[in-house]
Amino acid sequence: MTHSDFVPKPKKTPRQARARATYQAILEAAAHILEHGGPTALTTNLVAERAGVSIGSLYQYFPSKDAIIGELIRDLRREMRDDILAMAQYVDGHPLDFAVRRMVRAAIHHHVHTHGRADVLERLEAHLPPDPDTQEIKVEINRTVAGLLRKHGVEHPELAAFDLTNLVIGMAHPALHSGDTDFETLACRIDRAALGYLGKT
Amino acid sequence: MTHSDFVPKPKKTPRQARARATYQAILEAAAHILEHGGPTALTTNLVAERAGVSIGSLYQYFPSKDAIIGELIRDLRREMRDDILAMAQYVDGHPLDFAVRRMVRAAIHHHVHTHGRADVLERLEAHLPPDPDTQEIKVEINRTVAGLLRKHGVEHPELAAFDLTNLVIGMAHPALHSGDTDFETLACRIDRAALGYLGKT
DNA sequence: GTCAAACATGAGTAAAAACTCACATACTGG
DNA sequence: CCAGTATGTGAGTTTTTACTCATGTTTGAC
Repeated sequence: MTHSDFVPKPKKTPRQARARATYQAILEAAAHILEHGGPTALTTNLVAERAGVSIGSLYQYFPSKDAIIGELIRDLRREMRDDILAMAQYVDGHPLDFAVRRMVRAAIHHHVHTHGRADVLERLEAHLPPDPDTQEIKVEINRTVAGLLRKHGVEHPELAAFDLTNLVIGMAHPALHSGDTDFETLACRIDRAALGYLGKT
Repeated sequence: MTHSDFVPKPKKTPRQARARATYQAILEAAAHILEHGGPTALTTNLVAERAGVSIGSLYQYFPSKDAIIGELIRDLRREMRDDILAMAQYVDGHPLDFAVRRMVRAAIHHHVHTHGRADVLERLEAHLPPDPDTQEIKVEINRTVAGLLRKHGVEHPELAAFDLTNLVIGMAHPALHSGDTDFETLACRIDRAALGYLGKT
């Protein structure tokens, strides 16, 4: 706790196949613990145990606990960015309302697919020093959505992309967390809000 | 570790004026630390120090750290409920779009007023065992909003109240957190989404 | 004034968890 | 096969922090 919280937390990279397996096992164990036990259950000793590696190995690749969390967040964001980029290409050329509906469903699917890992990680991210990589990915996502909106003549596309992203996440997360499993009905409700925001009844 | 985790965490009540001051000082110190240093900075020793009381006094009124957090959450929710109830009475008789606009502005005002204390506490609440009192307050809030919506012929008023609450919070929190200070413009953006959700262009 | 109950104190305890390090084992190029 | 490097180990150290308790002080009823 002396200094050097300049960047969130980078790491040391594995070179051999065995090491990559160790590295991956640690990340998977951490994700599993986060999903099931929550953030307080995430201790380095537990992660190492569940990953089937020694605590020493863990610290060979991750200089701190936060480094593990940081990497999980980066992974998640990358996944999200790829999904959104793919969907944006897919809906290219279609009308705006179709595009919005597709994007809403993609967001819901993404959340379901990650089992609410997104939820916990986003919460943790807020209490961590900002990470340039993650920030960059967020900007990419915003650029993609904004570009899509601009093509349809939406005003202030960056702001709209920001708002819409929060709108979708803000509505989807609590609903899914509260046990809602009727994804299509939920999607339709979010559609109405999103299209209303865009002035496209 | 012998404390009862039956209920989240109740407490022991002060009787004399001096004790009430101590009690309040502890809560205020905790809120201040949460706002500025985040959840990891919230340690019982620090809270006691900042409150100007001994650590022993702290544990006289709060059997655990979570008890302090729990009380802060209850306070916040009560405040929120009172604001919403008052606003619901105020907009009674007015058209739906007027009511929605008023409620949106009240929510933004509430968030600004609490300096984002709401943000942090809501995150912490998710990692805490559910508290009956807090739950009851949430139900009251939902009932109030749902009642308002029902008067205007909105279908599935409870669900709509749930969705709208999340929509407003989901859009307002990130925007305010990102430094947005143009409250009226933000409110208008949220209005569009909320009214779109309700089908009231 | 007196006395019991309420209130306050803070050094000290114990447990949990992050992180280190000296040494062992596995791989890889030559 | 061999040297050198990458990787793996886990008992042990250190730090942090929630929480206790023996003791002292204030308050209020009578």
